[in-house]
Amino acid sequence: MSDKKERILQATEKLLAEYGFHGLSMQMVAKEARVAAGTIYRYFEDKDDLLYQLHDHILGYVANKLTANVNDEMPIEQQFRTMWLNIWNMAINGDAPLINRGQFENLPRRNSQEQRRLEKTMFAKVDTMFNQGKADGVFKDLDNEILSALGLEPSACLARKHVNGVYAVDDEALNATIDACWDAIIKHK
Amino acid sequence: MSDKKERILQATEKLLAEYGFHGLSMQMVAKEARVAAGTIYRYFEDKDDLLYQLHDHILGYVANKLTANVNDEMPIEQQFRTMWLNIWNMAINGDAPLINRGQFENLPRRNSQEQRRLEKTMFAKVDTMFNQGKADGVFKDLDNEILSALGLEPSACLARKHVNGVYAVDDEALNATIDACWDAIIKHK
Amino acid sequence: MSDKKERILQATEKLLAEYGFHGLSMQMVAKEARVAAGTIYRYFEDKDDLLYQLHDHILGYVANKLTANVNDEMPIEQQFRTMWLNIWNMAINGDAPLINRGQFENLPRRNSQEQRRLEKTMFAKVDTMFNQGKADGVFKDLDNEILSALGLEPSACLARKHVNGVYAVDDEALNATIDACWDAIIKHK
Amino acid sequence: MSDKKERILQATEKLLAEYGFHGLSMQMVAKEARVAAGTIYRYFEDKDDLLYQLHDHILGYVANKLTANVNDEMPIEQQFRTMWLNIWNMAINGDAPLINRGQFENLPRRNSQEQRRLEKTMFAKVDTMFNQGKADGVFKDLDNEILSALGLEPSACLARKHVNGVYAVDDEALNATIDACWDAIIKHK
DNA sequence: AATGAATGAGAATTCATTCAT
DNA sequence: CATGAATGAATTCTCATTCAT
Repeated sequence: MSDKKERILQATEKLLAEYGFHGLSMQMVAKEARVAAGTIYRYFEDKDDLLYQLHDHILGYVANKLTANVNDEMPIEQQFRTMWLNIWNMAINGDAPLINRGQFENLPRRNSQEQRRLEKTMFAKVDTMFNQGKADGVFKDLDNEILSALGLEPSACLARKHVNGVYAVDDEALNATIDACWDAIIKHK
Repeated sequence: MSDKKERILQATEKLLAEYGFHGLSMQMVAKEARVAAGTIYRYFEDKDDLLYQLHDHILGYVANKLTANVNDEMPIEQQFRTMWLNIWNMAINGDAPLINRGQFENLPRRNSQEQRRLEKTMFAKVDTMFNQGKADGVFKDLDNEILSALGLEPSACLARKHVNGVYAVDDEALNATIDACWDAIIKHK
Repeated sequence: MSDKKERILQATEKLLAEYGFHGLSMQMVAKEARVAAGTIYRYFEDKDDLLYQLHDHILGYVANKLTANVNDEMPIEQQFRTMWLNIWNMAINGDAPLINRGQFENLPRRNSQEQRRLEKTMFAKVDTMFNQGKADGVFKDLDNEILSALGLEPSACLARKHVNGVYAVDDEALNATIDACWDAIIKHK
Repeated sequence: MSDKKERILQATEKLLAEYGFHGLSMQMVAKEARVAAGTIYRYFEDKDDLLYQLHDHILGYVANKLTANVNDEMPIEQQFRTMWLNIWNMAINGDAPLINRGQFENLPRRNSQEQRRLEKTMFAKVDTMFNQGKADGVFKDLDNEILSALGLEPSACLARKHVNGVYAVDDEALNATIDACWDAIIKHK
């Protein structure tokens, strides 16, 4: 991807995370990316297109990070814990600053093929894991959307609170929390 | 509260839910609330103040709804299920449309006393429930913030998916999901 | 019509006549009309609408001037000469500066009812005159559009040259020219 | 003239005729002429210069067409009718599309020598014809500018209406119109 | 000579806020 | 108190022009 296009996307993400939508002007993006205002329009139709493409860009990044170091040879629980921590670490490190802020969901979306493809990619391994867990009789017989809300969502939610300074989580609590998420999705006789 | 002020707040909430921040102009709020543009400024300092006050207004509403039909005489599990369903129903009914959209968290906040007070009120009964559950040895020994992320957050998360049409939840699955949340927060010997 | 709207239309006409389309910015119109830029948009949808409305406005003015002091009781030749001179004087006096410049025809048009109505009004008396002249056996048996091109168009054409300083016409030549236009449209045995 | 320069001029004329001044950007000219944007600036100072040169270019073309098949050996009336039809045909055929649209007169002009020379050339034969007609006692004793407005202008005016679809002229009417123009400029006993 | 990416000044338009009525 | 016309700064986007390759 062109150096300038990449810089523009990164500048946009940074400004959005820092100032929110209200504070996002094309002039500021241009300044932050060290390009002229008009240059943005060589790479993006208009402001909406910039935000659409940013959405896809972040989604791709997250899809990649989420399933890092996960493969379906690993025991299910290890797969689960790895993903849980991948989400946590991504949020804590500020890798994808928009995710923390809950502003990512508010990016305007289009139903582009690219996005569909990325979303499929993103959840492929997650789906595989949940399906495998259910086949093994370890997980509750619930749809993957629900298992995801029970098991992984709290990671993002808690990381958000942690990063925002609302509430600090220490390592011991973190492990206990992962265990609790595991409790939520597994069958208890 | 003055009739006009109330109308302005409701108009703002409706427009925000429908069109998002991008489409919220003071002129539109005035029109929707059937007042003159200048009138808004008799009740609100400026646009930011309107959004701050809307935040507090919604928070108060939600705090109220969340703990409806809950009292600490009830068995813990019943308290928990009631709150869980209060959240779910509020979201499903579109009572507080901003909550569904995840736009509530993006309202600008100030650290007003009013807000702190409301937040305390909001979580007082929730805190009481969690504390009681821990004292009884039923709940895991985790901070209330974590218990909340494990037990109640999935309700809001799932309701969001449901309302957005991403994923439909039937009654049976709903009950199983509440059970799973309960599994997340209770001790398993 | 609102004082401000009238001022905006006049400012637009003046600037167009003076600087052409190239030099017509909304800021300049606002300045010339002594209103704020935003005020223009209370009276006109956008720039195109301003030009559309200007077209109608001028057309109404011209329709009125063209047939001033003409009624169908007058001898045909007097009606014709009056109209011819109405065109000439309007152009010479700079009453409708856009007409001189040939820029009027280049105003963007819409097919509004108002415009159709005005155009009908404009040519009603002209049509009546030509029809009467043909009925009397004085005029050639040609369509009114052609009679207009032969008899009245040269007035506008010459006035344009006169005003632009390309060529000066004195009173004697003027009368001879009207006679020549008359020659163009009447039958010669 | 360089192939590229010619292509640029033609592209400009086409785009002007099709979209008007509003839609004429250097990028579009470049694209239409199949050259790079920067290349235009090797042949033309700037956008104004491009339009100046286009004016001269068209004027030269028109000057040439106007007096095609005309020489001062021919009878006056035949010279006149030939020129009249040259104008008519040029307009009808869309040879010089800007002329029809009345946009030609709105091209920015400079008082260049080249232009003066071309205008002289253009009217040399016309002047000769009018002078000869007056010397023969056939034409009215009016300045050539006036004779031109009376005799030739209606050709352009009518062709414009014809091309714009406002009014259709058939062959019979066309001949009658030329006769009427002749009536306008000749002496009647 | 030719290219076309990059520039940045300038244009149209919006909208929070004010203030005379 | 309430109004809503008016304001003008700020925003998005365009496009003539330049210049490194």
